[in-house]
This record gives sequence, C-alpha cells and structure tokens, in this order.
Amino acid sequence: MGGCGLTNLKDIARHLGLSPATVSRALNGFPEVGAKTRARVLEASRKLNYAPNITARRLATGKAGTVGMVFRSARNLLLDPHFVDFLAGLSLVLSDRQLDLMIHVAPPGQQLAHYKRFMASGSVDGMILSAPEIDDKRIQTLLEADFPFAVHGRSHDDAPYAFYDIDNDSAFSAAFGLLHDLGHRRIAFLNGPEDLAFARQRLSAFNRECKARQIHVPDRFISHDEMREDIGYEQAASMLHGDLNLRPTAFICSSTLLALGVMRATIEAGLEPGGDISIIAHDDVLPHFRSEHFAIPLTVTRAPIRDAGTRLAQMISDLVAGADPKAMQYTQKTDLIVRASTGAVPRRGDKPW
Amino acid sequence: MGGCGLTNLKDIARHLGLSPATVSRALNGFPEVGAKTRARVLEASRKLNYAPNITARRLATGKAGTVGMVFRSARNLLLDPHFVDFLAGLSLVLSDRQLDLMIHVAPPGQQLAHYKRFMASGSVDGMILSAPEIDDKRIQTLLEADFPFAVHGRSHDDAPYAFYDIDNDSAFSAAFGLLHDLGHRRIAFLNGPEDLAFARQRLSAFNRECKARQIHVPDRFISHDEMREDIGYEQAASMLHGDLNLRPTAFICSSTLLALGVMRATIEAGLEPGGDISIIAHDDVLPHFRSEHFAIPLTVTRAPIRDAGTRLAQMISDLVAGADPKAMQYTQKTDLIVRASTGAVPRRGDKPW
DNA sequence: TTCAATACTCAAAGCGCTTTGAGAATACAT
DNA sequence: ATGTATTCTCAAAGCGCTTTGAGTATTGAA
Repeated sequence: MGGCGLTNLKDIARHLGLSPATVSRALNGFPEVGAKTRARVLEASRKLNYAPNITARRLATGKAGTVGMVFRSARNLLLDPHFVDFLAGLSLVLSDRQLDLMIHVAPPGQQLAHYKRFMASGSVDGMILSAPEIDDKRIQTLLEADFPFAVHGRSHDDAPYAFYDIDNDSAFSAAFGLLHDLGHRRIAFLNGPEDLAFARQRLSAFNRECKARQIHVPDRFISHDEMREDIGYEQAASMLHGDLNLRPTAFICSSTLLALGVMRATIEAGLEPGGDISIIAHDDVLPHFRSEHFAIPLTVTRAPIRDAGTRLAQMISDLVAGADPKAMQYTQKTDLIVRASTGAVPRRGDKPW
Repeated sequence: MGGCGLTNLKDIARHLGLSPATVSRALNGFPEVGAKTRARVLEASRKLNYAPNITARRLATGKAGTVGMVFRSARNLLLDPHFVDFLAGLSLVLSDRQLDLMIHVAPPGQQLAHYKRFMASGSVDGMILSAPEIDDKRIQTLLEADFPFAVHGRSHDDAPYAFYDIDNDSAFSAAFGLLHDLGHRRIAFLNGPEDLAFARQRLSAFNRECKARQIHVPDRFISHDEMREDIGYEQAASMLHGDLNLRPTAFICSSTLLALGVMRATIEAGLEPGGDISIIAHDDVLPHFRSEHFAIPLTVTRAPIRDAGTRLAQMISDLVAGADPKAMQYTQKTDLIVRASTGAVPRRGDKPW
C-alpha cells in the first residue's frame, strides 16, 4: 500500500462489497447514494480509521487545497516579527475553510523564482503575497498567468487585484499633523526599506505634509532600512548628535520597533521622550509586546496586523473558488492613539536648545 | 490540461517524439538515457517552460516532499514570537533540501487532531513538533504510528526520538547560581506554561538549586503563564507589592519578554533593575529585539532559537530519508552572559528595605 | 557473419482518488 | 402485466507522473 495511510478507499469498498465510486460518493455527500448505504460507509470509514489520500484527491480534482506564501527575509534571513500575528489570523481562517498553508522563506532576490515554482508545480492553487515592492515583478507574473492571489499591501493605487492594505496615507498625515499641531517643525522620519510599496506610500504622505506646511526636512532626517530596534537606535543617535538647533524634535517611525530604538537613543542622549523629543510610530499591534507598555507609552497610529491575516485568508479562499479579484480590495483606516511619547515642542531656554 | 501547469511531461514527449518514460528518466538524471537525448529533453523542457506536476509526482512516488508543523497558539490564538526566527532557520535548510513546509496553527486542545490529519492524509512525510508537553499525546501517537518526526525540546529525559533541546537544567542552575553568589536569597521565578516540558525542566532545576542551597521560596514567588511582557509586569508588580522584607530581590524569567515586564514593574515600583532588583532571563535571541539593547542590558542565559530551526530541519530531512531517530538527539549548552540587570543584593539601609 | 554484451527507448501498469455514462433494482402508475 | 420514472450502484476512464520489464539498436568480440 504505497507509503501512506493505512486504509484506502478501495479497502473500504471491498470490505463493504461496494464499488469505490459509491464509497467516494457516500463520503463526499453526493445525493445519489442511499441513506443506509451512506450510513454503512460512514460507519466503516470511521471504524477503519480511513482518511482520504490528499495527494490522490488533488491529482483527481486538479485542486491543491493549498495556498502558498513566500515570506520576504532580509539578506541575513531575518523574518519580520509582525508576521507572527499575521500568520495567526491567516491560518485560523484558512483551516476553517479547509485550506492548507504552504510557506517558503526567501530573500528579496529569490522571491520571483519561488513564486514561479509554486505556480508551475501546481502545489498551490492560490498565493498570498506580502511586502509588495513599487513595481513588483511577482505581481506582474501572477497577473499575467491569471493565477489567483491576494496582496497584503498594494504596489500602487488602483491596483487591479485583490488586496488588503492599511491607509498609510492618512495614517502618516495624521501623525505628521499631530506633531505639527504640537509645534514641531524639525521632524525626522524613520521608514522601512525603500523598495517596499508601503514605505513609498508613507514617504509621499510625509513629503506632501511637509510641502503643504512649508517645512523643509533635510535628507539626513529621513532614513530607509529594516525596521529593527537597533536600526532605530543608530539612526536616532546619529540624528540627535549634531548641533542643538539642527536636531529633530520629533520622530515619526514606520514601526514600534524603530520607535523603541529611538527611545533608547533619546534617553542615552540625556533627553526625555515625550518631553524633549516626541515619538510617534505606526503600530501593527504585536500582542506579545505592546506599545502602551513601553517605559514611556508610545503614541501610535494603529491597525492590527492580524486583521490583515484574517481578511486575506477570506479573500484568497474566495478567489480560488472563482471570485472576482477586483471586487476584493480593502483599505483599512488606522486609529490615532495619543500617549505620553508625544508632547508640545520644548521652548528654547527650558532645555539646552 | 487539467487545472495546472501549461506543459506536461507527455507534451514534451510528443513534441520530441519520445516516450514519457524516456523524458522522465532524462529529467530525473537516470543513467540509462543517452547524452544527446538528455540534452534535447532538457532543452525542450526549458523552452516549453515545463515544471513537473508536484501532485502527480507525489502520488507516483508515494513521497510528499513536504514536512508539516503545527504551531501551538494560546487560547486567544497568540503565536509565540520566538517562532519567527525558528522558522527562518527551518525554512532555509528545508528549501535547500527540496522539502516544502506546510504549517497549521492550532490551540492546545486541537493539536492532536491536526497531527492525525497530517499523518493519515499523506500530505506530509515527516513532522516537526514544538512545545512538547510533559506526557505528550502527540508524541505517543507519532511514535506508535512510526511516523518520522523531530521535536523541538523533549518531553522527558532519554526520549526515544529525534530532538533538539537546549540544556535547560544547566542554564537555570547557572542563573540561580549567579544570583545566589551575588547574595540573593529571595528569588522569584517567572516560568512558561506549566504543561510544557521545558517549563517543567526549568522548574526542577530551580527547585533543586533551592534545596541544595537550603533556600525556601514561597509559592507566590513562582508563576507559570504565557511568556508575555504584560504577564511579566503583572506578576512582578504583585510580587513587589508586599512587605519590604518579603519581596523578592531577584527574578529569574523563562523569557526576555517576561523580563521586560519585570523591568517595567520594577521601575514603576521606584526600584532600580540591576541595583535593587536583579533580573536574569533565558534568551532565545530575537534578532529584531535584543536583550543587550534593553534600557538596562539584560543578563541572560542564551541559546539562539534559529539554531534549533536549522538543526531540526536537517534532522527531519534525514529522518524522512530513513535515518535512525535515536541517533539524532542533540542538547545544546547555553551561554551565561552577565550584563547590567544583575548585581549584588542591596544591603539593608542603603535602600528602603 | 554471428553471438553476446551494451546502450538506449518504449509500452504499460500503477499511485488512490473522482467522475462520467450506463446499468440494475426498486417503485409507481397504468 | 407492462412501461416509465426514480433510486441506487458500478465499471472504467482518467489526473500526470514514475517505474518495471521488455524490446530494439548499436557496438565489440569471436
């Protein structure tokens, strides 16, 4: 008996004196099988501990019953911790809908190859794509092949595919607005990797606000990199290093992890977060590690990343069932939550600047 | 052709005037096919953009080419953030060895069901099991079915299966020893969920040290719960609340996340981590968030969890290839890294106690 | 030239399931 | 009793690949 399961459909059929076809139908709830026959089959399959061979079923039906996902890892194979909660949401809904999840992890350069392999091998019948880039070749490929997929984020406005995105534009406008209202004019922006679409969206919101309020932000106040604590620290430390009058009085961060590093640098520079330096970040809500519990509770724009997971799972499950991608586009508004890490810009004289 | 890939093996065969068998052999590097025939086949398969249908291959070979993993989520479907880095290591090696990874997420109560489904359906040919419990039914089931698996951790000493574990016993002995040498006698222990094997291992190391050094630790100094920042905070806050002479002077934590909460509670109680209160934790090394970068750098016992991922990936890949499980058991020693969060127990009079 | 060995290729039988098209059995009406 | 509708069940044909056992060229030696 192959390598796999103990009993197979034919065993049951033989055992019951039925044909495989009937057993299959009984098991899969087809109407044309008699009530008591079905009962016998069900009974036997339970007793013999039968489980259909997934692989065989797949081959026969042409459906993989699986969705694939390729995570983007940094060069050093770091995975974004945000994805834990994303995955929790995703997996929950997927298993509800009888779909399996197959995942790969690949550095940015190898992503496309993994996608192609997934598509061509028929091992998945839909994909979830995360961290889209500006002109994302993976998306193009998927689109051309007419392969079902849903994107976490979007590569540009009016994207012709299914996606779940947060409203980065309004979130970062709001963050900027808050700081501006508090009197801040020297505002730094610690963003995510430059090639990612969300970073671009956030940057253009930031730039637009600057322009609208006639604020000039020097290049060195803007950085693009992995969103890690140590990067936040390094960037903030170097920005906080120069002439008193040229240092930023506020930081906008693309992630709470960056903000945490900014706090460390701030304190190390003898400054007070929320007093001397205001800090605001976008919060994907990492449940194990909440921004309201930071030593100085963090002001944030917030949108739980788990929602993205559940939503995208629903989307992809509908998509593989044949739904129209363009009807499935969702942009989530964020909340602005003001806590202790932001405050009025300190007046000169109060503090050493 | 079916639902899947564009070209199939038969297409190539027809196109080249060969039989499917020859093409298959040529592609899979069998020796009995001629050099120029092979070249032609390779050429054609490249040009026609051929990718073998994984499902069909699986059915034919009886191998799934996939390993499965079921993550344990808390009741509220929280996933352990440690698992991100574990997964990075795992996935790296797995894709190296041409294995796919299929994952499920399930709450503790539904784990067994997911394992059984994985095993019976033939969708994976090996499993990786994490967070083993004391008498783990999943392990029993796997063992009885003689299904290949490797465990991250182990349910008890002399386990008859492949595992990668860290040396919890010596790690927590060392932690205790350090604190004891610094003069601490009122030592609290914030551990992970009680039903998990590693928590048990750590607890018994803790208890043994207590006994050996004739220290009595009241029950309220020991807690078992999810390893989250807020739990660490709550527990520490309540322990730090009572009579001055009855409060712990030191905390041992099963995770850096717990330690972080302990720090917050300590500071909020007007005490100084590393001065009034010593804190030590086990550190799985979360690369995005390092314990050496805490406001007060954290003393830790350390073992990178990514190593567990890579190691287990190797194990499971060898296991599905038929290796002997009992030859694959690995216990990793931990490092003790002393930083600023631990110090000599404060003498009475120096401080308000 | 003939025979044995070697090199290559093929037809066909699965892997375990689904699904189609048709047949047997039962029921109902006439 | 006959014919028709209705249930129920079955045999057989795939799904796309691997693999076995056999067959046909090709080569070298006798």
